[in-house]
Amino acid sequence: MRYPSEQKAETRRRILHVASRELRKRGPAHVSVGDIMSGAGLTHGGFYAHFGSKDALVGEAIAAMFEDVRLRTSELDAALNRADDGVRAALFNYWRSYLSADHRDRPERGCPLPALSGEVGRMGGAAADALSQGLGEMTARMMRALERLEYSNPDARATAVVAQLVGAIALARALGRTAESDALLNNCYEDLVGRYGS
Amino acid sequence: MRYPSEQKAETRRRILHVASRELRKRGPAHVSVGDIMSGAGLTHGGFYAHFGSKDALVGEAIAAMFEDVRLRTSELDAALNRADDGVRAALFNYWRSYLSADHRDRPERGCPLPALSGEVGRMGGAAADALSQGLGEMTARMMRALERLEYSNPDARATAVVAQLVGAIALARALGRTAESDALLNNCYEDLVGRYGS
DNA sequence: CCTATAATATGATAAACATCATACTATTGG
DNA sequence: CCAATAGTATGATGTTTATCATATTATAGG
Repeated sequence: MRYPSEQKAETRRRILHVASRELRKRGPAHVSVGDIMSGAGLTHGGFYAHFGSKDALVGEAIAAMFEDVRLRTSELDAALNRADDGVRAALFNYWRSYLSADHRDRPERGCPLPALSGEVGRMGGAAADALSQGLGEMTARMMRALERLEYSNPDARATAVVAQLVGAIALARALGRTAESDALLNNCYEDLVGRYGS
Repeated sequence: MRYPSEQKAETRRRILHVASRELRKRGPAHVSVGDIMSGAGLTHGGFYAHFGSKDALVGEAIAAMFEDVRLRTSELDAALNRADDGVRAALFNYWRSYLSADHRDRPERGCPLPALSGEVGRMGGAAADALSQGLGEMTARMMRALERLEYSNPDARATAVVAQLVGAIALARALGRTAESDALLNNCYEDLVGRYGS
């Protein structure tokens, strides 16, 4: 127990933080271990003192991404835990920020699902497990909101809403920063509001 | 004009065909030029007699994928060009097949959008152009169907439906061949039918 | 048949990569 | 202040990759 200075744990967190951003932004296949380590101010070799493999890192990083993003669902979570009727407004706010140009343009800060579901579907392993869990939690949150609003079939509805949100951001990113892309996001938001407006 | 035997053009088509399947199945980053060429029964070197670069191939291959997939929208297209009221049934059939486990499990034969929008969003270039065009056509087809069914805001509705379809397959692939994945697809189909049932 | 050339193959090059073995450095308990 | 060791760096290895230069093969016109 020579180094109780917490140094390794902090370095490990730093690597995970860099990885969680870089993986969302550029995709697992285009981010090298060396990229991540130098992003954390280190050199490549020390990596294997912290993680068993690149794939293991990706799995842990995905879990970290959902943690990171959870901060931005706090308004909705708070509304779900209150008895008043602020749920609809909180839900709309969440949808609006999810379907924003900012979310489209900053994948490194955004939801892992549109950024990574394609690649992770092919990778399997820990990455797929982490993504599945995050998807389950997001769907459950959406379902609770729809239950609170007393809609029928909240499960099917929640699943469909999540699919629409994720698909919209994935497609908007493929279109780039264009007018069509802005319109796609607005259309998807309007459609949701049309379906779930008061 | 020594080789008028159409041989080069046929080889080129063969390369494109292999590429269109392999790229959807494994993703552009995990398919090498050598893989594609040997899949076409050739060796790697001759590739550059047919395409200027791997990226150029990806762009052309995406266009080929949409061609490939168009065959499976023929029922809907036919209904749109008839005056009778078979549009809703054709639309539902299309949705059902899009949201099928078979589509999830065979990306190499399926829609390019869930398979490639993640990667292509990062690549830009010809690939992004091809994907954007295909997305526009798919959305337009959906919009015509919704117009025929006399829904308001067919543009926003069509965009939202496409996002939901694409997101559902992308997420279902991330979940793999599991019960949750099957449920996700069914939920998304039920939701659509609930919204657009007669 | 033979030769010019189109189509494909072979081989080379240089870069990028994950991973591992080993070396160095900084810290802390004695 | 010193030695044991935790944390990090350096350097190497073997593989894979896109791309290019050159060689080989096959065909068609004379």
